[in-house]
Amino acid sequence: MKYADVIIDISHEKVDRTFQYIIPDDLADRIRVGECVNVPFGKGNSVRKAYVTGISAESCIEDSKLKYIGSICTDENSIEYDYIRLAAWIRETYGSTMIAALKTVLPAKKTAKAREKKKIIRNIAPDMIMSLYHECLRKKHNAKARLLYELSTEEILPYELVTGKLGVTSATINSLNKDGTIRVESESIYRNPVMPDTSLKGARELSYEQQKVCERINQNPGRYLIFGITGSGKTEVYINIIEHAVSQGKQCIMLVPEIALTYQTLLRFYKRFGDRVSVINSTMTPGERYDQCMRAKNGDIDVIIGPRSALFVPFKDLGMVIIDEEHESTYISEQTPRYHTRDVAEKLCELKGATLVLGSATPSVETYFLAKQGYYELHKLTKRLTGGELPKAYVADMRQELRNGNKSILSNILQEKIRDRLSKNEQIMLFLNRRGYSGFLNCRMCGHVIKCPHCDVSLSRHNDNMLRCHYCGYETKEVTKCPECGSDHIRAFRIGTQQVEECVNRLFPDAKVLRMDADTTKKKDSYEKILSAFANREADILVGTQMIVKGHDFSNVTLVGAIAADLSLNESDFKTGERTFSLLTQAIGRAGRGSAPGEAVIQTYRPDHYSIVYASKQDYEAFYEEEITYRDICSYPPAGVMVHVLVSSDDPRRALGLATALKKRALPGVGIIGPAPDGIYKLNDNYRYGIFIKGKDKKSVEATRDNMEEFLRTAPVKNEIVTFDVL
DNA sequence: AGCACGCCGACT
DNA sequence: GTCGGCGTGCTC
Repeated sequence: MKYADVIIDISHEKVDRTFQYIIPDDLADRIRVGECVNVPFGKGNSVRKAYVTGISAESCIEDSKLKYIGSICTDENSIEYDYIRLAAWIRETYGSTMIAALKTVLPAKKTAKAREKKKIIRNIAPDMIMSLYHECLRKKHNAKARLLYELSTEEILPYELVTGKLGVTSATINSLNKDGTIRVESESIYRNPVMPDTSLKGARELSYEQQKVCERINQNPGRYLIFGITGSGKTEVYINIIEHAVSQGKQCIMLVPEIALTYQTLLRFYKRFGDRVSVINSTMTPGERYDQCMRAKNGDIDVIIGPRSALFVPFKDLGMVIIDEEHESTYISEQTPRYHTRDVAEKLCELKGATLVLGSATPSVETYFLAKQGYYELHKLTKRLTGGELPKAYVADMRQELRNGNKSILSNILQEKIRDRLSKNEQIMLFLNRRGYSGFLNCRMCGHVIKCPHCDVSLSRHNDNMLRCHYCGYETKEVTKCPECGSDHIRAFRIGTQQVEECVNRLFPDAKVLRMDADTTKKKDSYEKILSAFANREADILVGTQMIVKGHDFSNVTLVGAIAADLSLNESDFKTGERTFSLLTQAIGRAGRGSAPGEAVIQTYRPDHYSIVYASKQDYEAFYEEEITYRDICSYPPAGVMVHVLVSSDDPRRALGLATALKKRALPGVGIIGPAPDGIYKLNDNYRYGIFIKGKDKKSVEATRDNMEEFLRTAPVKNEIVTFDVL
């Protein structure tokens, strides 16, 4: 092992890759991946900080061109140290490369200069600028001319605009700065992104249940799961335990799903922590986010609230990480490495000796499984703060509706209840958990869904009139008669929010209806506008997709309708039951948040499915028992370890070919399922094939995945993209 | 990011 | 012909 791959710790995309250095003999046994080293770099051999991302026995270019690593400068007390360890763990667990892992963990170095916001300021009269401009045109000093032209109308230009859009390099700016034509000024500002509200209100008193949880967590560092029903006041618990940690001189991170952070929740944090709390959100620029990291590093804040990336805000004495709505899928990264925030947070807490707190009304099966084994200490919040009961949920059997001659989207019971609420001036939410593209076949007489005989997931109908299983590749001709009851009322199920809206307008012409889905929220701020309009009672009925059931409280809503509860049941993977249960439970929980009691109607073709039965009873425990049995039988996680490998290519034959080649890289101890077309077979003109690596323990599955990644490094890949997903 | 080299205009 | 400054590209 003589050579080390190294990533230079400087801030430009052009050096955003690894460089190889020779490891001197005296450092040979100390150089490891993740180590921080000093290396001579560039023409002047200036010494720079770098991170070792890989070690190899062979060099990629001639030895004569390589330089030697200077020294090791790893500082175990530096804030970065733990985050480099974390990156190494991410690389090990989720695959990909050390560079990619480092980039997700370290705050965007690219914007390091954004700490000082540089500006270019015109230093001479505009007419002077114009004459200089013409002189430059004559001399063919194009870059200089472009800048001067802009300065003839604008006195101040942002530095990034000049170097970016105008394509003027620092060399040009320097010379103009030297001769006094322009000035370069910079100001450093770390602003607080949200203005704190100073109207302090008295703290709410904790319930007995809440108090017990807080006391336990405050006294014992560890791993916790707070399982609290909707409306049981998890936020008060979070505030209390954060307050305690902060009083001990520690800092805290609170993670929330992408869209769930409401302004009201935020206000409560500001009331407690003032300007010692800060927020990160997805609309912030990398520079603004970097500001928050600097504030954290400087010790200016104690609490940060944000989406999954906020986990990597570098605190010196991190005391606690809270993950609210732990089961949400937004906690899984969409870029490689496709890490799961819950697991990375756990590793970070282990490295930092911090407490991990997960909160949910419908914990993920994996988390609850671990909680039952005692890995997470389980605490339950079983009472609503308003003292009210959970909403009563009715199941409407849509097969029966059809037999009774009701062909509309809304069942009779839901129509009745809507009419009742409208007369009482109470509000209604109609929710459609639509997701995915390919339709499944469903019998409208008996509710039967055509499934794969091998995998117990629904088959998808493709345009060539074939039904396929996205797990094992099983295929069969489209059926025209229901194999269960013989009816020919069998067809692909498709329904959208627009149809629901039209139907409601037809049945209740006097009601005011708002619709919220991907279409109506395209414009900026429209999301907030629709929600606040509904909160101000400007409409009676809100129709929408899952985005309407997450996190927002409307005290006047007393009826929630789940239009087609089956929709999410028929996505083709093993987590559909869990997703459906959690979505329905959340939706039902939206009703009756104020003083008036709430009700919910679940419309379904499969009233006997356990997810729907237990969601309507809001019985998580019973659901979990049924679900874990199913996972156990099929060795799906958490009963086994599974990695999904997705191959995507513009040429379907190449995608399938590469997937087949990858399958052959399986090592002993794991099973491979597939290759089979993915649930979304064609996406953005790319064809997708998936295989699953299945095994008993993490080690063997990881070894196979590493072996596949190794193969990909030398494989003849053209436009194929391969992603690895730990399920 | 910083440095060197090549190119082009200006000046002797 | 040479000097000087801008623009481009490379850095193991």
